[in-house]
Amino acid sequence: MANPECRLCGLKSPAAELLSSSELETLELNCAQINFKKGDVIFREGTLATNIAYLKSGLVKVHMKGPTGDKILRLMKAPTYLGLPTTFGDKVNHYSATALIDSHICFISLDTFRDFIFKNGSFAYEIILDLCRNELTDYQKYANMSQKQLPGRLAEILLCMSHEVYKSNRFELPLNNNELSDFISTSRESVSRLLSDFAKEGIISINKKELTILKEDMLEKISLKG
DNA sequence: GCATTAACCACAG
DNA sequence: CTGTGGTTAATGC
Repeated sequence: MANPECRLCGLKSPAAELLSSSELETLELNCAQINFKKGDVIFREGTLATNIAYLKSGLVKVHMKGPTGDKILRLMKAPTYLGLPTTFGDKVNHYSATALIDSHICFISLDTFRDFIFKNGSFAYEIILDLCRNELTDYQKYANMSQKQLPGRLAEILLCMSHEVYKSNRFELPLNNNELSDFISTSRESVSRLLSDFAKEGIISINKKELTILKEDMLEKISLKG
């Protein structure tokens, strides 16, 4: 929408920080910033992967269809690239990205992005670094999630949101019960019961969507023991 | 057997 | 969309 000013952008990715000023001019000519509202789909599984999506501000869920329902793979908080693997790895998106809050996305032409990788080694290295770190944390998460029981899984993502996303013990839950269940592979009923159990035990408190972690040590314990 | 865990269904607010 | 109760199946003492 708006004409992006990549050169002046204060929210450049670590990789984009390493672009020369002429490369930034090229970027500016080949990208567009689009603003998404809560709930808007940024790109959809099964559709053509046409552009690189850079999440400049906001929060996004990355999710894909499973045999029985939707599965949330991870949350992505700004600033970060969204879906590099699905954009480079295939012509068709293997998963979807949906805004959880109002978000600003810069879509970058695939050719331009590819050109930067070919010609600017530092840029390419930053991208690889990002991909590698993501793979490490994802593998860690899969190992944890597949072996913990329900309370452990819920405790883990609550702690994750608190530590990694909001950096606070009190935050607005970005997901409803159904989405939480998509995230930790359970039913919405179990999420509902478990949250009220946690609240009953004084581990958390919930006001509408605002969640406060009261006993972080307890939550850690539950998360660890699974 | 008996307890625990968690899914599925139905229904209410 | 959320919370709850009943039921059922699987798993583990």
